[in-house]
Amino acid sequence: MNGHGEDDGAAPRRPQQRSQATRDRLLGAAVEIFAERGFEGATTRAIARRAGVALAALPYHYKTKEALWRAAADRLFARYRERMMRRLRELRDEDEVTRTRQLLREFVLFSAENPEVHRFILQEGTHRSERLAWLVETHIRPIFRYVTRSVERAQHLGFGRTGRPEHLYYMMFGAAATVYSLGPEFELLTGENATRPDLVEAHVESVLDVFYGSAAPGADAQEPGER
Amino acid sequence: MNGHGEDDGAAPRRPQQRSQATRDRLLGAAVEIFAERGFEGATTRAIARRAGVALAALPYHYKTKEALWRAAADRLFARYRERMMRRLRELRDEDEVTRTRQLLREFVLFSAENPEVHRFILQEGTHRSERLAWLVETHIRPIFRYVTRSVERAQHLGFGRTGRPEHLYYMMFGAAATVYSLGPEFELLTGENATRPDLVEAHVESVLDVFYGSAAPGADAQEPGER
DNA sequence: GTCTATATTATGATAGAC
DNA sequence: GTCTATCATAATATAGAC
Repeated sequence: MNGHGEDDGAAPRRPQQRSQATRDRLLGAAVEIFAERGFEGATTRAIARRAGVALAALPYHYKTKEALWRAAADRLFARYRERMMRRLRELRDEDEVTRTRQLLREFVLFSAENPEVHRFILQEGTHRSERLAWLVETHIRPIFRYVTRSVERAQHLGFGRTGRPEHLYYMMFGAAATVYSLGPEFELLTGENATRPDLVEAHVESVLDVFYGSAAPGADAQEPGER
Repeated sequence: MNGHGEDDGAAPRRPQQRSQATRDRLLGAAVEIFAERGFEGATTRAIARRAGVALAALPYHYKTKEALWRAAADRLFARYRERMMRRLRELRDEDEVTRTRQLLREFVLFSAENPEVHRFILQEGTHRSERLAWLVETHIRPIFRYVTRSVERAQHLGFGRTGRPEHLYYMMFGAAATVYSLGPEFELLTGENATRPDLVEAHVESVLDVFYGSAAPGADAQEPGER
């Protein structure tokens, strides 16, 4: 992994590997706690505690709280890109309607499995800050551009709802992800976990119905609830 | 206002009135800052500063930070209830379809004018806490119950999209409010203020189109984007 | 009722032993 | 690299003058 090609079977791990493991645990804890509490609400103590490492490990590996926050953002959005790019490659031979529907489906599944992404954005997007500007230019704008262009193509080709692409972007993200961002609230309200597989599947269907009509692509079925 | 019936024209304000004004300013500042930063991220100093009062005025009027948070929640949801109840009374003679559409429209307008409500919910709903439990039982559940029943009626009457009512609840809130919760992000992405009147009107139309079809009730127009 | 001053605890970051 | 101990600052809350 580090280019030395050495075997590390039962031998004690070398320092670099211990270090990497600690960094990973810190980053995982940081992602969760920044997403739940926001930058100011998150404390370095809480992050170190959830990671199971000493407080001093944090400034050693990431220098400052802000550097850790950026590393957490990078990890979250890398996960998002990787997932959506992979699905896009799988769909390269499908027609535009199928591809668009399946990408929205994948986004719902991803949001159910990774509620931290939407939470992380919600924490920073509510007020102006240097951090928000960095987040928008570094990670959000490429997604925004891709999605709004995809919406424009869908409208041009005659499927998808009417409206400004930038509004449909926020509507799709909000409709797809809010139930998972607010998972604890959903559980208090309904007694169910929103990520239960059959509920996720039902949510996917509902989101697809709302934004593209429930009919499978190519099948000219009536939309059941429409008059 | 306090039952004494005294005139307070040009005379210096009596203590109760000064007190009330200070409480109001504190509460207004608390609503904004709790919504932006969450409970832990908000500091009593920031609230006192934005309200323009001394730090000590806060524990004097609200005893603890938590008491102030609850008072802020009460004010926010009272504003919501008042607005929606008023609209509901205005719509009492309309048919169910019109009433449902107009209520969703009113909710979008309210969310544009009061982004703090959705932000406040988003801050607490991402992790379990005593505060979340209180918020759900005190303020959110009545709204959830009303909206999900309204969705069920709409489905029964044959308008509105398919899907579980609890999912459609989150989809409607997310689709209607996220663009305003993330107003600062929207502005960085588009250069426009999401609350500009013509943009709000466009968003209303788009939300109505997505959840109920864009046709006005009674007019059997085609949905433009559907095949 | 509102202020300044302050007690007490919690936070981000550092020092130095191992 | 990781830990315990600690510093300097900022937090919530209180005391007491006016």
